[in-house]
Amino acid sequence: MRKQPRQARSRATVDAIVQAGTRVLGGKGWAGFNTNEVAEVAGVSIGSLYQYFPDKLSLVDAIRHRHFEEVQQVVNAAGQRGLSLARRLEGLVRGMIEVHHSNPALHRALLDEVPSLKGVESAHTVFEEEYLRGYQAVVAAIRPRSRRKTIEAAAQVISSAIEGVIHDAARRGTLGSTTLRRELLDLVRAYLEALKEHR
Amino acid sequence: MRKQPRQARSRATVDAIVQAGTRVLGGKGWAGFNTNEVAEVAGVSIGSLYQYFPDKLSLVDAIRHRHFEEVQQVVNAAGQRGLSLARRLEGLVRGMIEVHHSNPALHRALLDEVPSLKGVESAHTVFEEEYLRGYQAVVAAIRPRSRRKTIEAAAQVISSAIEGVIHDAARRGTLGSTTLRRELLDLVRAYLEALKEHR
Amino acid sequence: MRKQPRQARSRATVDAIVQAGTRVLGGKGWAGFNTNEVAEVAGVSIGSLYQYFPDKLSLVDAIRHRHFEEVQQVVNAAGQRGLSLARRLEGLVRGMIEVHHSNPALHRALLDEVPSLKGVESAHTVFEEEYLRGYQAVVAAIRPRSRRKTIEAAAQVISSAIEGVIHDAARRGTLGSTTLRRELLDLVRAYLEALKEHR
Amino acid sequence: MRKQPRQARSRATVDAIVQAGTRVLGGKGWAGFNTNEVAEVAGVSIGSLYQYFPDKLSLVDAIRHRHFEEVQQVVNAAGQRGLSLARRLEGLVRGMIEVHHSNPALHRALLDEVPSLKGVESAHTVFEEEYLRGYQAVVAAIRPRSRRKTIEAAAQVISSAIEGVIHDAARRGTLGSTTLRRELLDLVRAYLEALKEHR
DNA sequence: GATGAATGAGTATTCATTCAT
DNA sequence: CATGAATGAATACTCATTCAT
Repeated sequence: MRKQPRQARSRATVDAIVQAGTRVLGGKGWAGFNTNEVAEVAGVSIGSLYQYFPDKLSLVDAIRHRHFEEVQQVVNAAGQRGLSLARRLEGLVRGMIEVHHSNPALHRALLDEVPSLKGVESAHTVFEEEYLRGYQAVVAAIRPRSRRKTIEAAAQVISSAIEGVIHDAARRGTLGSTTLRRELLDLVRAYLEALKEHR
Repeated sequence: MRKQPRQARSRATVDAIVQAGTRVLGGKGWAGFNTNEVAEVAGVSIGSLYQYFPDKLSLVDAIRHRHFEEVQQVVNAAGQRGLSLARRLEGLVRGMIEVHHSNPALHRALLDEVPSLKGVESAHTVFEEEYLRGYQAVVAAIRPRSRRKTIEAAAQVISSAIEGVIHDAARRGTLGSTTLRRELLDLVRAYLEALKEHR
Repeated sequence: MRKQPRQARSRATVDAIVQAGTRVLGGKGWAGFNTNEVAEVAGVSIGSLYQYFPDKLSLVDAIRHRHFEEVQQVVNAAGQRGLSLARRLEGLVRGMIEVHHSNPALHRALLDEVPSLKGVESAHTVFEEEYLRGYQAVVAAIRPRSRRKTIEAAAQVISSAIEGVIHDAARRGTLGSTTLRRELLDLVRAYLEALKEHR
Repeated sequence: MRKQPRQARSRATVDAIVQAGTRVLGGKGWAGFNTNEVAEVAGVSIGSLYQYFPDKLSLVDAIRHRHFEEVQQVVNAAGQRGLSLARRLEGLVRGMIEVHHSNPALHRALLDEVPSLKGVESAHTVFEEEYLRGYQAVVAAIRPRSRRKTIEAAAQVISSAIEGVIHDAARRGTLGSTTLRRELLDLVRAYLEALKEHR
């Protein structure tokens, strides 16, 4: 960010911009993401947008930051001890579905379409790693005896399968269906249970 | 398409354009897809491009057509009778991985980024349905007694999970790894086997 | 100026702004001269800047005022009686070099790049005339019998030649060299001595 | 340049753009140089301008190229053997005046205002060196026994003094006056004659 | 048919200036 | 008075599309 907002007024402006940006990015994708429209949707002048974000990319970076934090919370919650394994998995699936419900295309746009900021290890990568660690915790809780390699691979597969299913459901508008949730849960559970059998 | 190419030369031109477009779309995504560059990569003048494709969208539509045909073949092959179930699943997973190997970002770009042509029932949808029918055939072969609804839901989940895993692997460059293929196979197999138990 | 600063604090503010403006104008030229940056460099809010200067032009006008006064002093000193002719010339050359040393691009920027304030007879012109009178005094001291026209023309030539040489030296970073000073002195001296021969 | 114009039509376009750019740059300086206006003055769309020049700087670079070539020809002509020394000097002064007559502010704008293209040794520097070699040839012709250092310094002084005088005259609109030409000639001649006396 | 020059609406970004706090 | 948030006209540059040759 170019400038730290000091007064309450400006914090509200920054907020409005990031929210509007989130909506536009989710709605039209990266190719249709246009700073002038974001400003308009935010009810703010284009100048104000650039007062706080030096360029387009830094704005999507802020959006990414905010979105990934939400996702992370869901994943972390599922890794927490003190819940039965079944509950953890259910929480994970339910949480991921919820996170994508309000703006389903956003996640994919952030992950796949938006070019990452100059520094390779930017927010993007940092988040992905933390994110995977969350999944690994879930797997490890269920298959505590597995080797690290196995856990990592499984976390990868589960996370990407979940995202694939949710993303696809979102595209066809069935994200809210109970069937979807149950099947997704079955998919993950079946895979994790199968894990023990041969390793 | 604006014009049907009749002579061999024209067909070659159209071919070059579609191939170049495929490369550019996979390489830079929809936001970076630009007709002038496609023409240049194809070694053809921009005028020629517009001779055969009335606009940008009709060009990506042709690209989509070609790509989805390839994918469809893989799915159909897996649905064919005469192979053991294990072989079918394996063929499906291996085939999908292969299809994405040469140009991993293309599939997602076509599916998620490119706005679909005006008519809702466009090629896009048509293909998706055929595509799902292929998956349903695979599921039905393995769980012949299941109800239609169950089969449909399972096909949906499997196809989107496979795509999610492959897409993610492509992003991190592990698409060629054997581990990935085995895990993906395990995921699908475990899910399908679990199916029988409660329905 | 919009307001006369009355209290000491205000005078300090105005001072800081003019100094910052001088630095920025010299450093980046008129095209890179930007009121927000000037305020920042001055350690003052943009609002304060506009408290004292109604617009950008009035600010550069103040800068010009200050700079030309310095230059004028050098020229006047060289016109003063009581010194040998050789000393006067030397003082003139040395003084002009010194004036440009701290901020070499400033003079040209003020003279050539900055558009002059609306009124044609603006500060700009007023200063230039006084400035030339100074040079004329120097010439007249050396060639007291020459006609007014001749003196005016000679003053013009000398002043602009000196500026040209100094400006060029500044551009190539040789403004401090003794050779430069000697050659410049030779140029002026030779020209003034040649004056007597044919008029 | 981004593209080599192949057809006659496009060569005319490029020409119109460079000419318009020259006019605008001379007329409004670098701060007022604006590609949209240049295109308009050239009677060409903004798109055409960017078809041939990848950015603003490359356009001024082309302008610089063209202008400096003209200047160089004048200087070279003055260095040519076969003319009396008096004629050479006269040709030099007259030529430089002529070159600046049509667009007096251009030279200064190119030299002082326009930031040079990325490569330090760009056209800018290359030209300046060739330019100085021309002046050195003139000095050497008149003072053939002088040492190289002396010749170089003298060339520097003369070139910058001439530019200073001409630039100043242009600013006050006296560039056409005979007096100016005579005085400028006297300045140069006096300096060069004085050279022999002490070195 | 093929070419590539030309067009201009669209988009990112800057900066002089105003005004509520 | 001082602050700095907000404004929006202006400006560099892109790219889908047309059309004369």
